Amino acid sequence: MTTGSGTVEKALALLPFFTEQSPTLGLSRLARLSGINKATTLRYLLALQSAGFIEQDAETSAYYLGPAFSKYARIRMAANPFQRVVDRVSASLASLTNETAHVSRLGHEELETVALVEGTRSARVILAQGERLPLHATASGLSLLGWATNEVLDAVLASELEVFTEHTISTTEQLLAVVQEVRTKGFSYGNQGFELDVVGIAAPYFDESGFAVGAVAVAFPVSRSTPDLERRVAIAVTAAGRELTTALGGVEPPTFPKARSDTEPSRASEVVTITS
Amino acid sequence: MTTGSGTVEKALALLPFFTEQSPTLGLSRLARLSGINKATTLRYLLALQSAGFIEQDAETSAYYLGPAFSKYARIRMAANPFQRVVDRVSASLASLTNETAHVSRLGHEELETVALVEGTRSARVILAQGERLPLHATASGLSLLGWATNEVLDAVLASELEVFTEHTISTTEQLLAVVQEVRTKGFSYGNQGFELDVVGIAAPYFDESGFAVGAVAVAFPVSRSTPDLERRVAIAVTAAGRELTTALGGVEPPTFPKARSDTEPSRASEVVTITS
DNA sequence: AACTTCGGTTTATTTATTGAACCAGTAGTT
DNA sequence: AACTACTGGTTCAATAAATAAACCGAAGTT
Repeated sequence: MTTGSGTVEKALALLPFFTEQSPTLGLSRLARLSGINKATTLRYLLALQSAGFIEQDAETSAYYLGPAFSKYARIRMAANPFQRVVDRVSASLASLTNETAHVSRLGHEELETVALVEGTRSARVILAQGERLPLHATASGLSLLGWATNEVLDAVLASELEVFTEHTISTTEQLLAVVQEVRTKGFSYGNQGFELDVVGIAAPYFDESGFAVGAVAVAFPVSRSTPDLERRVAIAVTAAGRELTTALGGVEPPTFPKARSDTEPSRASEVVTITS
Repeated sequence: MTTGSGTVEKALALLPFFTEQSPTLGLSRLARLSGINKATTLRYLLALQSAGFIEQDAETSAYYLGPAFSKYARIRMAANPFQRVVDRVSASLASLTNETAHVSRLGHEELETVALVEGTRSARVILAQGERLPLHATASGLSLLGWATNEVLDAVLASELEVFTEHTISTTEQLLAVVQEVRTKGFSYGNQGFELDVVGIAAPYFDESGFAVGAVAVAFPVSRSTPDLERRVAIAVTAAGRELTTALGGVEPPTFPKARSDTEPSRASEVVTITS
């Protein structure tokens, strides 16, 4: 993917193998996974370690991500106020709904997680960090597709729609219908399209060109899904998306539904289910 | 210091130049600062960029830290529950005191910031991220020296005690006296030793060997310093240090002052409990 | 209009990277 | 107790990569 030919690229390519599923890795295992020679892998690890990006467990001698990430994540916020807003918005969303909040942005034809705050409930949704987050199978992706550039939409339509669950949108007809619905509503409803038992509600945010560049979502177990919760969440993520748009210096496109908080408050509850 | 001979080390050595004071840097400027050839610097930046560690402003073409740090910081928390505890503890300390909270750990003869949450007051202490944080001139460092290994203490005593302000401890006699005081109190009081107008109160936390490996501190302007605030903060940081010790699987050394819960039972428990 | 600085590119030279083989230690099997 | 299959880590000659000075065009300054 991002495999450049330079030494630095290759060294940094080790990092994506550290995921929430396997946050610690041994030398041999990492070398095998990455396909890089073991000696070279070790040199990379030592280099990363000297900069604080990798630490080694003294007992098991397994490697894991180092403290430098926290440090630079903080510094990044100074350079990029948007990240700070993202953190604040996702945190308030999570505390408001008690469910898992998630902000993502459009990467190479898939979503990249920008912020993630888990809900407080014991049965909260735990979003796997390293996962793929495809555009056609998640609430965030669908909301983004509703307002993405034609380029992005066409690319997804042209690609094979990978099926994750029995609810995953798998045909271009379905996808276009959902996208059309998203465009009228302003937010999306993702019904277990990526993972069973998980539903999500998402709204896009826009850059200055008026195209969606990311989405903010709240995910919860389907068992907790009620019209009331969904209505509240829909309103909350829409407001959050708007806040992110302004923080980004972006603008909502003219066709984006205005807030109808006063006009049709009851209608939102009708919005509950898109798929079935 | 961390300047390794390898290419990867040199590329990563660019990152520390991004600080909260100068979060964005141009190519030439960065090359000049780092002493690395401009062409090489650019190659490094591109490599870092391809991995998401650097982003470039489309308009000014200045570089700044990328989103990958946030991503890996999150993943690190999965591998290292301690970091998660650190974040929670520092956040609750800051909200409890409304002052700047700071958790650090012992690095190469100086402190490394592990978490930093600014207070909400308008005249809050803003701790410069990239700064050196010497052991002998900060509250955190002093609290750590009180319970560090002899190796660390001797190294500091043997080194030259850099003077930052008129209040900086500059002689070994002074330092030993303060260290002794820290050992009886269990926490340290840093009086403008590093920066004028800033006072701090810190407590150490310990690893399984029973030696201090870091400290947690609260810093505030000297103008706001009152006996009441200082007492509350001292109790809070001590409790926070204890929490970090247990989170780290560490133990307080036998000589470490026990909680004066016998003397002031209700107060300590009252102040401390902001959990989950 | 001369001067400086910017981001970025080119190229031959040189330097660091590479990887197969090799240790030594450990845990499980027979 | 020998055998096997792992582990983390090391060595060194072959090789492929990194390097840096000079250069370019553009954008400000004086």
